[in-house]
Parts: sequence; structure tokens; C-alpha cells
Amino acid sequence: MPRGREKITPLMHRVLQTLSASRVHLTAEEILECLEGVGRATVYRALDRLCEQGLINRLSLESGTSVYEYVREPHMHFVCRECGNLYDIPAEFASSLEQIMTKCGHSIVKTDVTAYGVCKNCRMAE
Amino acid sequence: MPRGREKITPLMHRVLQTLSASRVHLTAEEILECLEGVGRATVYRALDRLCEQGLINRLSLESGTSVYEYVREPHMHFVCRECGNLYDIPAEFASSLEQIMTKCGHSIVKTDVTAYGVCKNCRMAE
DNA sequence: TACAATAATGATACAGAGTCTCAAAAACGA
DNA sequence: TCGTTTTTGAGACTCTGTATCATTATTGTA
Ligand SMILES: [Zn+2]
Ligand SMILES: [Zn+2]
Ligand SMILES: [Zn+2]
Ligand SMILES: [Zn+2]
Repeated sequence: MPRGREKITPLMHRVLQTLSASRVHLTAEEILECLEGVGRATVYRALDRLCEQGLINRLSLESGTSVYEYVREPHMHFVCRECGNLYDIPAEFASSLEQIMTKCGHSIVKTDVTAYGVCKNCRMAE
Repeated sequence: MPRGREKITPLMHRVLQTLSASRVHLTAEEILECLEGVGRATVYRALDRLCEQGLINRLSLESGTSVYEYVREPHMHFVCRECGNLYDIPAEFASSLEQIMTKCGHSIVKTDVTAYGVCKNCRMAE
């Protein structure tokens, strides 16, 4: 049960469309470029609220920047340090993670499983 | 088998000492404060190289900043969105993660399992 | 409809974290 | 020792993201 404001403003809707259509992970700046004439602050506001409502997912990468994705199936991520590609890995640890955290007394809102290394393509190419 | 420069400079050593002694997760700026008279660039350089050599671990948080820790046992992290505390959770997914990623053809260098939510203390206090 | 209150938006100044450049200092090697 | 390479520090700079605030759009109501 999300507790934030549930309303979806016109701009939130456009951002959601952009992410849902792109099928990849986009940075805030990339989304900004897609939405011509829209102010930077507005895009960041929309992204925050969509995250709060659980409609999109923010991923904080090693590089310092965040990328956003439309929420579909739960999955993990793999980031290649050679080419920078970000791969969706279809597996789920959420339930077992939640168990462990619950034992510690914490309540989980979001889990984030990311691995870093060298992807198949880059390894082949070397 | 790390491939970076293996040498440890005097400053890298001081940074390593600082992290090893503190037993908590420190930001680059906090480390900078501990090491009076040391240049900002030097600290960031040292942190990068220590990460490459696998002696310390960088954690990229939702907040946009990174924290560093001395590498001890593998563990997961839990970040409380209320109080900001970062908890070490003693459990390990590395081996099963590695299996899955390997099936996808990628080779893992580092895994990062972090959950966000509300910690025990904050939940009690409400 | 007309009007007041509230919410959303955009321009822009601002802040924080981290990087780049370059010259000085230190370490190294012959 | 003396020249070469590495490390370091100061500070300018970049890049994400935030805060402020006036303008515009929406909403609710008389
Ligand atoms: Zn790659
Ligand atoms: Zn994804
Ligand atoms: Zn807490
Ligand atoms: Zn830790």
C-alpha cells in the first residue's frame, strides 16, 4: 500500500509512456531529451513520484548516475564494465531476501541485486 | 586475479587504515576529513585503486553518493529510508548469483545486493 | 460562469560529488 | 648523483540532481 500522492499528472504520464515504450533503461537526461520543451525540474519531479508509486524503478549505478525502467517482471541486473551495457537477468531473489531481512527486523520496500563484470560479447571480442 | 597496478602508495595505505579502523561505511568526503592536509583528488584516486585491487568495496547508494568499506566477510546491505542507517546483513548470495550470471555468459567481478526499507528501530519508534 | 484556492510546470540559480589539469614533490633506477 | 617516473595537492571544472519562485493550468465552489 503506497502512501504517496496517487495522482498521475500529465507529465508523469508522458514520462511513463516514454519509459514503457523504450524497453531499455534510460537516464533522466535521456528522458529529458525525449520530452522537448519540458523543464528539467519537472522531469526529475515526475521520476521521483513515479518511483514512490512503484510504477517505475530507479537503479543507482556504480558510475554515479541513475537509470530508470518501467516496472515489469522482477529481475536482477548485470553491468558490463567494458562496454557499459546493462543487462536484465530474469531471476528473482526478492522472496528469500525478504525472509532474511525480516529475521533482522527490517521491512523491505525495494531490493536491488546488481552484478558487475565483463559481458559475454566483450569477453568474446578480446 | 586483479589486473590493475598492484602497488600500494603511502596514501592508499592511509586510506586503507582509515577504513579498516572505522568499522563502518564512510563516504569519500568523510575519509578526506580524517586525512588532514590531503588533496581531494588524491583520496578519490586512492579509493579507485583500492577498489580495483579488491581491498575495499564501493557501494553506490540510492542517494547518489557512494560509501566505502574495508573488505571483510561477504555480506548484503540494508538501507533505512527513514534514518539513513546502513546495515550489514550477514548472508551470501554470491555463489548462486554467479551461477545464474555464468549461465547468461557473463563473468562476474563483483555483486551487490542491497535492500531499501524501514529499519527495526524506526518501525518501533513510529 | 466567475472567482479563489490549489497543484503543476518551467526557467534558472544553486549544491554536492566526483573528475581533470598541471605543476611541485617524492620515489626510483642506472 | 642525476634524470625519469610516479605520486601528490590545489583548484578549476563537469555532471547530476535540487531549490526557488513566478507563471500557468486545474479544481472546487458560489
Ligand atoms: Zn560488455
Ligand atoms: Zn532492468
Ligand atoms: Zn531507520
Ligand atoms: Zn557493508
